[in-house]
Amino acid sequence: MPKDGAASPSHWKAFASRRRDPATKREAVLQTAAHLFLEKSYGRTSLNDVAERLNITKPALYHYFRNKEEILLECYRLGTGLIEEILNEIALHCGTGLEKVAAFIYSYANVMTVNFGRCVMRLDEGDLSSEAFAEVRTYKRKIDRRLRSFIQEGIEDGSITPCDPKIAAFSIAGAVNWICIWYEPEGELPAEEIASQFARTLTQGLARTTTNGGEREVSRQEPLP
Amino acid sequence: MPKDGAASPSHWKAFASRRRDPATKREAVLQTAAHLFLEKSYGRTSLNDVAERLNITKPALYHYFRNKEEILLECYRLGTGLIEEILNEIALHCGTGLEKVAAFIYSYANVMTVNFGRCVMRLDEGDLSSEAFAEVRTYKRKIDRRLRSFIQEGIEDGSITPCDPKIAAFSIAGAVNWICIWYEPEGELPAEEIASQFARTLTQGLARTTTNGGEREVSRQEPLP
Amino acid sequence: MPKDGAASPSHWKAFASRRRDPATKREAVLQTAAHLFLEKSYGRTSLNDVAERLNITKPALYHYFRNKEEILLECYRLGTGLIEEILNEIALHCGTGLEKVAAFIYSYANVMTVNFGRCVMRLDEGDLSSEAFAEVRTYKRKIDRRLRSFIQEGIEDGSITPCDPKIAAFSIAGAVNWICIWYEPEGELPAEEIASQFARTLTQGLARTTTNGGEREVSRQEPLP
Amino acid sequence: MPKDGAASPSHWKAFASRRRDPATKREAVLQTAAHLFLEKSYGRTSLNDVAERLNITKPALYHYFRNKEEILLECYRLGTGLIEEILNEIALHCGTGLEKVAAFIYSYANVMTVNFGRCVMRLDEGDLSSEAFAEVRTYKRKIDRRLRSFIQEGIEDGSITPCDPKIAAFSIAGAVNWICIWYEPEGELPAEEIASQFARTLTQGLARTTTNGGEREVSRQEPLP
DNA sequence: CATGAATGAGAGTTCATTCAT
DNA sequence: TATGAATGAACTCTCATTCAT
Repeated sequence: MPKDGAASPSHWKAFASRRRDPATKREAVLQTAAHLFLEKSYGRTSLNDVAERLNITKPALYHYFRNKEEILLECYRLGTGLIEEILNEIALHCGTGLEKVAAFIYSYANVMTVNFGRCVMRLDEGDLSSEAFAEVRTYKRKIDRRLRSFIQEGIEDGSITPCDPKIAAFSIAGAVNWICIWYEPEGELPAEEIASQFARTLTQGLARTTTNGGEREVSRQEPLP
Repeated sequence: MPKDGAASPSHWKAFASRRRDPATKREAVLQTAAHLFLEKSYGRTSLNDVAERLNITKPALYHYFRNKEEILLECYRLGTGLIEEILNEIALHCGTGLEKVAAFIYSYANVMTVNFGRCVMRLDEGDLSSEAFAEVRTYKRKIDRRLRSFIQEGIEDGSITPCDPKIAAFSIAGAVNWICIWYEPEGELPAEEIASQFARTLTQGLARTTTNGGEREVSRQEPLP
Repeated sequence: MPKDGAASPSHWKAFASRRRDPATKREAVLQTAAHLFLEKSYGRTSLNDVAERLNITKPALYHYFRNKEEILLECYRLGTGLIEEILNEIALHCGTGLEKVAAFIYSYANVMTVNFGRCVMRLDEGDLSSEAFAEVRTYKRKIDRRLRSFIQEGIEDGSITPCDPKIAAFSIAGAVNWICIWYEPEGELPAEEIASQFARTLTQGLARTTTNGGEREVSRQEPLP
Repeated sequence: MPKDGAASPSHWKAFASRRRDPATKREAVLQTAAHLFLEKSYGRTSLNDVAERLNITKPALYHYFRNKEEILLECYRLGTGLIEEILNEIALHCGTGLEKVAAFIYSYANVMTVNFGRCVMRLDEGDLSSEAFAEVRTYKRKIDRRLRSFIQEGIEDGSITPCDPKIAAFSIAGAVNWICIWYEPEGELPAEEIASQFARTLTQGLARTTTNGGEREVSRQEPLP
């Protein structure tokens, strides 16, 4: 999981020299923007704010992005990219539905502690143009569908207590998404601690318990190697 | 649970006659504002938008509120008021910790489907002045503390599996809070259906299973009288 | 022919009192804008320039117009309105085609000395949105068609020498349109003097005719090898 | 009459090779600029637009011109150069005043169909610095004076009907200048067709003359009461 | 009471122009 | 020589807020 720069206010260094990898600069802009968007919201973040932090001037940003919204959209895209990765990984996982759900929660929770990941769920979609809005929505629907299919799988393979997959998915996704609201990169709770606890807490609600000689036994899984 | 006007675009009627309870008018403003804030976000909702929908003029709003932010703050207060009520009710509940948690989820989820309730968790606190911000934060912390105490209670009375109450509370609160994001007043899922399913899904993760002659038995509760 | 305010820099008086006929103010804005557009071109005229001259602030203009372009478009419309009037008058005229053409030149030339009239032909259509552009173009085509029809009439009734009506119309319209370029409201040439001389020159031509045994004979020349 | 590149979007070829006559490149810039200025106006043409079309970068333009305005001024100069030529040719012409006027119209109309020529009359002088403005104005005045002198000559030698040479010149010049507005290089009307028809129409007038006992009698009309 | 009018501050965006390589 | 990068100034437009009626 890439660490991003909540802690490093030094993205402006990317602009220290005139000749420098433009891709690096572009990314520095995005890191800074994402940081500010999360801190103050997109609407209250002016391009001046972004530029100031990078020690450049406002119009310089237009070398890397066509307009403010493109910056926003790129944040979304980087974030959804991270989620895409974990979804693909999990799909390859062999395991019960419940295991997949747990793996999903674990990985997804981790993404929700990374700035770009947080952007996806925290920023206001209403700030996107209708086109970009559609793109993002499509993506989110995809995530939702995947989660539901994992749950469905689990119900079918008996690892998950029968329930309405739609509402169950809302419940799980909500719990994990909300991380992006309260998580503080500098806070005391380590991301992986959160992730593994969430995976456990949320799946145990789904798990069908099997009695095994008086001992409670829930189909347990370690969400990650 | 009071129904509010997602479906009734008729708040302007409160302003139809000159002689009318000013308190009614004030509330009509709030209903409309809350509706728009949820629809377009606070930042993108201009006072003109609010006034227009009420068939009054912009400066008229200043008779009822000192400024835009006060409208926002009042929305928060009405919302937290709703939550306050349910918290008090639950506190009076006699029952295990788990039962209280389930009751909390059920009631709280219902609030999250009501405009003012949604405002509390959906709107951006960054739009509040630092003073109002503090007020709201204090309130939110209070909610969180209550939920944690219910969980703690449950752990102590044996109705809840031992866990970190902080993270468990985040998980539950997140799942329920997120309702305010995806819930559509006109949608097909009825609020109470959501509420009860959430209560079940989320608590079963916490519930300690007791074996009772080979039959799985989770301490079940009906969240509502 | 209405006189407009090239000479009267006092349109700001319309804004002297807060309560005043909004229509008057709107017109004052247009007069001032038209004046500046002709003086400095639309592009180089900032809304500040307009506002300053009216002793108001820039955003005040937005009470009367949605945006800068609407101001421009209104100038066009007032101008085309003036032309419309004269076209209708002439159509009612009984007379030969030649007489109609002459009447057209006379009246049209007069319009070209009035600010709003000048706007129609002097300002750059490229500054209009494509919609407004279409509107204006439609209008201009209409004028052109009328003039051609007058010429055609004249050819048919024998009052005009057979020629290509299209090119003849271009020639006449050009001569008259160009007035909007060089005419100075404060200059020494009175508008009506220009108008009547144009009507004569363009209909009769420069050439002095010499009679040669009943055959019309104009001193002909081949303009260039 | 030099043909210029309305039809040939290939001026960038001049920049294809590094080693190439700088003068050629300079001219390529001017051709392209003139084309764009006519198409979109000077104000709406950015140096980027020019550079892009030439497949070079914006700062490269500064090797050939000190600033944007110099490009504009050069367009004017090339255009006035074309006019200068024809004026000189005509001055050498032996012939009556009327013949000179006709020759002027013919040649001048042709220039008005060439990009640089069109620039002279179509572009907005207000975009020039006051110095350049003065230069161009001086030039235009010269053209006007010449035309007037031709007319005066004609009046004196009897080839032209007595009239106010000033207004007559305005009338003729206007008609011809306006060509630069409506002429389309790709259009169906060939430049020389326009030129010769203009020469005839403007010198002879529209009115069909009727001979009446040796006295010239044109169907006279008073254009408007 | 209520309103139309007006304002000041600030936003995003564009562009000619100049560095620095 | 030629260029990518950067800037500063300017402009349009929006909006919460306050007069003045």
